[in-house]
Amino acid sequence: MERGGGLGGRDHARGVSRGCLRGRFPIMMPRMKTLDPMDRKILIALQRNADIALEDLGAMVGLSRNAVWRRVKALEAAGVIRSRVALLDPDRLGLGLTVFMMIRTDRHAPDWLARFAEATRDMPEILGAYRMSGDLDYLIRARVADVKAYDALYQRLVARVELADVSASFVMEEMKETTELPL
Amino acid sequence: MERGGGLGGRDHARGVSRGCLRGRFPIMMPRMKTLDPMDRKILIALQRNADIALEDLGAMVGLSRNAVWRRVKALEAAGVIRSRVALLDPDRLGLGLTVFMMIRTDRHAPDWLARFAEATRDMPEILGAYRMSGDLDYLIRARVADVKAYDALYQRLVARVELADVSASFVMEEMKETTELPL
DNA sequence: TCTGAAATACTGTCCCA
DNA sequence: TGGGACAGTATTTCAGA
Repeated sequence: MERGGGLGGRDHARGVSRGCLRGRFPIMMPRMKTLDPMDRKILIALQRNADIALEDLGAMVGLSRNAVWRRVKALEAAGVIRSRVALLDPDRLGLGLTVFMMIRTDRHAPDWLARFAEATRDMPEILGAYRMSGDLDYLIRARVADVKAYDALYQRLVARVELADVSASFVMEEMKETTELPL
Repeated sequence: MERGGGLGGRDHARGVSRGCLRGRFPIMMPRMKTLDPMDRKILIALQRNADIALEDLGAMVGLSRNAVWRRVKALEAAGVIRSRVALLDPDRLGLGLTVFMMIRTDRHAPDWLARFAEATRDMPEILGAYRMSGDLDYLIRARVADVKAYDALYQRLVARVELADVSASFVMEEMKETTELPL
């Protein structure tokens, strides 16, 4: 009689009561039908504001609260909806400076790359780290308080992994910054 | 010019207006006391997972459900918590390619900049647009399906605003990508 | 299969000590 | 601040197209 009730934690065993297990798919990944227009609308709404009530979301896309709920759960299970997070205001938290670090290197040994990847993962100021095509090898996107804080970040990074050519570009004006994917 | 940022939270605006959510003027709403360790813990938890129940969040930071609720509301009112959103998986949505566009220009007239800003805001593939310091003038971060889709994006952009020198760098490997600010 | 409506359990919100 | 009462919401169950 216990009720789980956790969000996103428990999966509801399906098909056990009926006894008809198709067993076609590995349990891991519930198949995702191609996104129909309804799913698209739901995703568009949720990636703009995940606080919305199912009732309102349903009204928005023209579905009952219940149908929407089932679709959302399916999208979560399929991994399309990865998480729900709170977006904070960097300026109000004293993180007024966005900096991009353009990195060129001749070190291409797997060991070097592993250390670099680990270092960027460990440093919370680094929001994004990318291996690039073209003449630029790596690009880092970071948030810090000011130029001084950037220098500290830079020092910590080069202390962990050898970087030959690093050039920093500071963001003067953030004209756009969103997590909303084009759907 | 009084746009009280913040997230609505309670009232669900009927017509979803496409307004700009970003007022970065120091219009402090209810005065925010300096973040005490409790607030920090709450923010850290919420920017990692906003799905958590107040009960559990309280247990996590060592406060009652109620006290946590009050703090969260205060942080929202102060604009520290800007919104809650769903994070989607780009790959599962057919957006497998991240591209950075490095832009240099000699056009520095306010009119040009206004058109550029408007164009980037209108194009949903563009996730970030930044005016930079240094020899690089502007940087754009975008998500598209593939190189062909990038070219379409590029064509649409240059059709709207004159761009002399644009060089694209494609992301081969996304080593890190997070919305969690360092707290 | 899919849907919507009602019933239930839980969680956010408010009031009071 | 914490405890409890209330209201609103998510989740389950059930019946129907």
